[in-house]
Amino acid sequence: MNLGFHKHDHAACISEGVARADALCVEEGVQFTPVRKRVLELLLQAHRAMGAYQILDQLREDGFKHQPPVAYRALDFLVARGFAHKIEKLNAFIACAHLGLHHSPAFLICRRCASVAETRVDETRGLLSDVANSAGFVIEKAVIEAEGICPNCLTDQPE
Amino acid sequence: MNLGFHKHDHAACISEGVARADALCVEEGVQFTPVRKRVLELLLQAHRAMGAYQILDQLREDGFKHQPPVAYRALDFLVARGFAHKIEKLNAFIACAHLGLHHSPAFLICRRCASVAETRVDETRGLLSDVANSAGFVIEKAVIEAEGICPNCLTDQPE
DNA sequence: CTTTATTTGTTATAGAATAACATATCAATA
DNA sequence: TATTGATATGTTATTCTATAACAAATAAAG
Repeated sequence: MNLGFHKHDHAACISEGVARADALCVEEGVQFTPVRKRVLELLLQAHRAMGAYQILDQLREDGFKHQPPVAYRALDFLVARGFAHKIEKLNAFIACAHLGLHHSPAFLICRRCASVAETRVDETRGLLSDVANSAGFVIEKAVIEAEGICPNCLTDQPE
Repeated sequence: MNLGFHKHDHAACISEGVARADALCVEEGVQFTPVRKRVLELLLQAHRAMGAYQILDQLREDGFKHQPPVAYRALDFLVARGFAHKIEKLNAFIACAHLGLHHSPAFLICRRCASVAETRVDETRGLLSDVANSAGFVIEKAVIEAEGICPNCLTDQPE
């Protein structure tokens, strides 16, 4: 599975992501407004987790309004529709790598270069579900975030 | 597995927890100072996740100093030794339910009553590891937090 | 003892997120 | 096309979470 650590056509992955989100918004009859679109672009471009205030800084440079709620509202919108995810461990946000697919995401966070890879973990979630089921707990959403060292940082240099 | 949702001898689980932590500190030659012990007691008593500032309020009532670093230092100490865990999703802390055992914790968080159950998830972590391994990513620590409805809230009342 | 390491006290600040309410824009339909 | 209800934006202020930095006190080791 390509987890995003390797080279790829990044310009394409930005435009494709925006196009997919656009189509999904039309389908669902919700507004993909300029600020929402721009925030998704920023996240796709960065290809790593960004804090809300980093995003805010970029919005300012782009001439958007830049009070905190501007960023948080756009992010809430993107997260609610699965276009972006929040990385709880980092208090940061990242564009969804499987845009349009219903999935349960898990993340691999490199503590050296701060890159974040998204993978699907239905199996993992299933096992956790087994534990929960036997206790009578109903899981609605799972946060799965692993920290460590990505392959690039592992080979690039010793720690 | 008892996940802590059911009735139990809570007074005993507090004193046992403190006693175990105490013994471990002696073993490791670190100081289990009054404020550290008190914070662990508070967490064991609460039996749910507490924010640093909630803890701070309690410390104030107990006559401890109550600037933020007081709570954060105690919490850092407890977390570093595995006596407590941070719940990233809640920005809150909880006493370890398996004190003294090296383990990879996972949490079941009830969004209705805010109770948090801790379980071990070596298997789950193993599966995530498989995905990571095939990508060449080395996992050092995993955050696994499931949100949903606990058995008590499920039976007590409809939503 | 006395030196070194660890812990605590304190002030100030940084970083993350939301409440609340006014204004504007969109979308359906009378 | 007016009207109205819903959705989105603008703005101020505030709350919650967390840490930097440095001084003072206490404990542990030689």
